[in-house]
Amino acid sequence: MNPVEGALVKRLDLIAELTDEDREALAALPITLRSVEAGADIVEEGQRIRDCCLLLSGFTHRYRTLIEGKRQIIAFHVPGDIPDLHSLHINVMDHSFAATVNCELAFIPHEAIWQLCTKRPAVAAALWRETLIDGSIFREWIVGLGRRTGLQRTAHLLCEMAMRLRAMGHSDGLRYHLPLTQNVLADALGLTVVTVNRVLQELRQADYVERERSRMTIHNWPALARLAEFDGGYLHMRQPPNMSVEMRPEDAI
Amino acid sequence: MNPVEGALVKRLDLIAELTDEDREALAALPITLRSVEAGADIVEEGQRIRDCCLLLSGFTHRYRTLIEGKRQIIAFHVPGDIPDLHSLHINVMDHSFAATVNCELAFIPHEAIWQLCTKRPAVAAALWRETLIDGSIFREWIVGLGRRTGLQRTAHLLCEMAMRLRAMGHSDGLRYHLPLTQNVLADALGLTVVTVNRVLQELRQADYVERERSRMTIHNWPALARLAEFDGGYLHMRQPPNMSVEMRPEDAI
DNA sequence: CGGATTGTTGAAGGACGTCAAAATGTGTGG
DNA sequence: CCACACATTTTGACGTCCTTCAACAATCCG
Repeated sequence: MNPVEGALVKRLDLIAELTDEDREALAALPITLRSVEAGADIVEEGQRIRDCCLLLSGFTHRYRTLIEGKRQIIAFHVPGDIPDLHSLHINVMDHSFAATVNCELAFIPHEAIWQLCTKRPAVAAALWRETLIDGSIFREWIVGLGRRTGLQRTAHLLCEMAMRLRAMGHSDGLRYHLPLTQNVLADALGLTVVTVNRVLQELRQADYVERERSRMTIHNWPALARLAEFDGGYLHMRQPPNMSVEMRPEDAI
Repeated sequence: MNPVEGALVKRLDLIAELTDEDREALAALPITLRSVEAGADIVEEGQRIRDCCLLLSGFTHRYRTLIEGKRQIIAFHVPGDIPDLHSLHINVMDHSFAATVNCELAFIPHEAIWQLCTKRPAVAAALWRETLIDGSIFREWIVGLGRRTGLQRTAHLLCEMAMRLRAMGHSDGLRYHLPLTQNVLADALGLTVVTVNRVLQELRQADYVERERSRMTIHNWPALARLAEFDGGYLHMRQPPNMSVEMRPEDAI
């Protein structure tokens, strides 16, 4: 199995139970590779699309822009995610989708996925489940935007990204690469850059987290999770990583 | 076809293309009727469930409660909706689900739906699509909570409910039954009761809407939609109702 | 090295929250 | 049909979290 399909199988294994036949069928999907530059739109609002894409490397976000230029980021995606899987059944995009940093993507035609779903119901179920988990994350964001303070919201996002990245093996312990400017963070958290800046300083001064360039380190997971009232259950992983376990120094990247 | 399955078919017809065979198969689903009193929880967070339910009459909401008792409502559901369809593939609830007012519900075992999905792929697609639209509404709420003012958010919710109810035939024109206290509205809009009260007064004084008991009347749809920056596209209906058309007096209930 | 992006800081204002109480509506039992 | 309890709506005063505006420092990148 080449690394491209490997990522897809790994992702679905994380959330659903697949047989070897399912995995082989997934690996047989036709794909087209494409690189996208940081900041570029991959799909724009209103567009009708015929492929889903699998994020291989990099970081993407989905967003909507209101008049007056206000932007709200709706979701972040990490390698292994299929950011526009929903397009399989809702093919007119109601939001845009962009590369946060330079990305490698694998495009898969809807047609091929439909055929696969017919042949392998377990894969269909896994993909459906994947879109439902996407929705579950939306719900958690709604709760945060509606009822958490800026500080808690920020802490919550840092927890979520830590857990998602660690589950996919893109984090060793509590240290991970989060290539987001404060501007991008602000648009995801429903805050302004200024507030994000101050909130991050607060988290830093409490020694909950550290941030050097785009490298995030969580120094005090229990405190951060308590502050954010974070419970990873909404990510619905089959085997959630135990985030309370400190990484050993020799595992550090 | 009895009225119960009628509601289900009507709902799915709204968003997907079904054949007569699909409709018959839907009508053959085994159901259990149940009434739930206003305010009662139907499903609680953490629970594992084996049935989906179709809302026949009434109004329900889904919510999460944070420590300190802060509550955030995540979604409202109107007759014809299947509020917990996601449980089909994510059977541990990450939020609670309650009856806003007295409700009539039809429960359908997951097992029966799975079987139907295997036999009739079009139904599976329609149901999947239904869960994706649910997610689309979440995204719109995220945008609102993150980037719209309290006033805009409230206006947006009133537009959304108007369109959803009208599509299901539960509204004549721009007048509909919205049995939500200001407290409930506040928890959905991420505001406090006090603010909701003032915002509603503002909308009333501008003569955008009127509210008598739980009967909402939108007097100035264009203005309300403009204020909210409402575009119903995210509801992904096959034939969106034209809300700009005024109802004729003789159609009024 | 120099322009552009990103991060940081301060001061002032506004949207919304909190607290508390009054007014109004609603359901129930006598 | 009235009286009473209770839920809901409304109002006012005041506090605070976050925004806005504006400037400057640090960092990135060719």
